[in-house]
Amino acid sequence: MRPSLKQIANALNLSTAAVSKALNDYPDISLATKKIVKSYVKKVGYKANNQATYLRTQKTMTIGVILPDITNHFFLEILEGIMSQANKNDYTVILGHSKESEVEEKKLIYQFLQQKVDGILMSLAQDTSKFDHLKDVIENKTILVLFDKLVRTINCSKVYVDDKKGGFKATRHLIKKGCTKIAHFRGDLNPQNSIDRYLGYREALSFHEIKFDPNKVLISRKGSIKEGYLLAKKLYESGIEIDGLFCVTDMVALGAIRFFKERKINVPNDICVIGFSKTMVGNFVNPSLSTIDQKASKMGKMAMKLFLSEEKILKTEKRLENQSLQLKTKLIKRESTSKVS
Amino acid sequence: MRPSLKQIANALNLSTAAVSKALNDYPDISLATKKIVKSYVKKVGYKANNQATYLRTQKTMTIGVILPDITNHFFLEILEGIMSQANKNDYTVILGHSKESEVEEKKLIYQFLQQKVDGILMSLAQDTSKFDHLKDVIENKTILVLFDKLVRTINCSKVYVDDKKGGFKATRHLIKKGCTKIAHFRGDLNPQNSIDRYLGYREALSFHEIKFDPNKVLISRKGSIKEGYLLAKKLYESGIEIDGLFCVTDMVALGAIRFFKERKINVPNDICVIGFSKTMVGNFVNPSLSTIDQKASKMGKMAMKLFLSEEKILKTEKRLENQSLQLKTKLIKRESTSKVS
DNA sequence: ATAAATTACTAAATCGTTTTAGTTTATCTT
DNA sequence: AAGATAAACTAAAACGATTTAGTAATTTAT
Repeated sequence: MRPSLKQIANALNLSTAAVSKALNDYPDISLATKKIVKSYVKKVGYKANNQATYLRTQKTMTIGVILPDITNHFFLEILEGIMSQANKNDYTVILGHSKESEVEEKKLIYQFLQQKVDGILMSLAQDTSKFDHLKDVIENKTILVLFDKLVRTINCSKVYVDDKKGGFKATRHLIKKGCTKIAHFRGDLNPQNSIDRYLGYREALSFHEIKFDPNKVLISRKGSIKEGYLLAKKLYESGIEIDGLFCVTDMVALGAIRFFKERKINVPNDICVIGFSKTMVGNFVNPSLSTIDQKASKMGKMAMKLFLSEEKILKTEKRLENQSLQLKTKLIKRESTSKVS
Repeated sequence: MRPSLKQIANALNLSTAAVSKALNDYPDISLATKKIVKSYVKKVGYKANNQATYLRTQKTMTIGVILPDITNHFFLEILEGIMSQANKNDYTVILGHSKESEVEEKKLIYQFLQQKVDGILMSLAQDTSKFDHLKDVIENKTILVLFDKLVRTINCSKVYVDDKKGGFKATRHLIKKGCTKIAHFRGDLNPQNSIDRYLGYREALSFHEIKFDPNKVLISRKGSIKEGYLLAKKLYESGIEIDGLFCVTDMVALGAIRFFKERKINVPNDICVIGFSKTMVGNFVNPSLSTIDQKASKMGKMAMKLFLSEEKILKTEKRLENQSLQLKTKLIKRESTSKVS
């Protein structure tokens, strides 16, 4: 069992106060004593008890991270980015999985607040349409950082990708490959991301003077493989002709490709397909999937950095001051759009 | 800000002791008072402060989970299994990522012990060869549950897959498909799992009276796609003829298949390939990858259940009593072995 | 009717730290 | 040499709960 402060103090014939101050480099402890305390502490492997420390300092050195989909490689890369930064700064990461459900998301937030995390870093669930739980985080003087799926109206730090530009890039890439009849499987109406990707799609069309056809735009709610398959089927059976398809996520694109394969429609020669997010799978399928890289790991890193800088301000000035950060996307060209135009 | 016990007590004209006892259903508080306290507490949304509670009870209702590879879907399914069970039982999950490194693993363990987690659920890093940090966990009276990659010699709860039987099943499947010259890309010598898969491979061979050829066995240290590719190349260039390949992981199998594709060697017609672990990617590649399902989600669930039962014993009898659990594997037949024999 | 037992509480200690407000001793002024 | 100042501590309160031991008030037993 690790010793307590009191035991250290007794062993060194000092008060607990002196030991505590020595360890925290208070100026009213002599250098000599500090040295004695620190070396002894090192020898016996003493570490302050976090829970006890919290009681006075109100700091747990813990952050909560909520991911909407733990099976999605994109979020894991973000998590990896967060965790490496967190560890570097001695923060512990508590993980929550909302499973794209607003109810779960709420539960997790209140659990985290009860755990007294110093901050919550999260991406919203597909579901989430009310934001009172987010406001509660801020009211609790807990730092909130939203990444990827977020709402603009909440007053907190945010990291996100330039989805509009990403959508633009994806669509422009298809156009450059010679596609003129380009469909778009967009996401649900709620998270801003899919709206922006859609807007990018429209902007690219109009920029290249291709007429927008609302019949070529279908909505995917879950962003799943199955939905991609079904939407492709629906589009195909409606008789609308296309030669290019931009999907709101890689998963939707994979589902669509699966359907095209079944119908012996060749990708990319008959239809070019591009996804969004650079999930791992996209690199292994046949044909490999072109996509828009969102720089997941960097996003995680940045989210943690925003937290740290907000934390610093909170400590010195006792107020929350947030910041927003937009990251650039990158086009990843692969086989699914490798048609020679 | 959430109220404290004291504030509740003042508001109700009771002592903090009475309120605390009422909430924890002590018998020496009248039913009437309990009702008053509980309904009031519900109304104002009071929740006991975890950190403060810990100080007396020594329980944080928190577990630490260490994964060796967060980008590996297999571990995430395990994590998902752990987390759903954890949430059901009001435990919070702290996540650590050892990145297959013994040094990181150690750091995380001591960080978790300092955080006073009630238990640590982990899978060992590829690297790990000394186990003093595991012993320290137990000496700290913290529950330890190992899953998947583990050491038998440590006295703690364990959940693992019957790797030997799994290796046997995989190899037998190849044999049934008509393969007679079966190679095996085995894992490193350290974690027991890869040894057992290898033993299963040998047992299947001898069971079907196929002579074992040590030249057909190559070692993969990292279990990565790249290594799979390189080992396939090495084997191919050494001129050894094979018609079946059993790989220690799906990733290694994918790498091998990539190489075979490059050389226009048809999978499964020229060579049948089977992996191990049922990673997500395996279902999307072309050809889709046959594999051995390790029931990751169940493994996670069981790990958490072992923790909970050990926790119960610890609470009542003040001692650690561990248990081991072996899960069965399942053969997943897909295209990479779909040769008609 | 009195002592014993039971009921339903409260006071205060405690967990392991941090921090405020002293306190002692030595040093510096004048 | 007396008072002021500075250095280097200590005592004790505090954080927010739980729990042990104790105490009124009421009920039961004799």
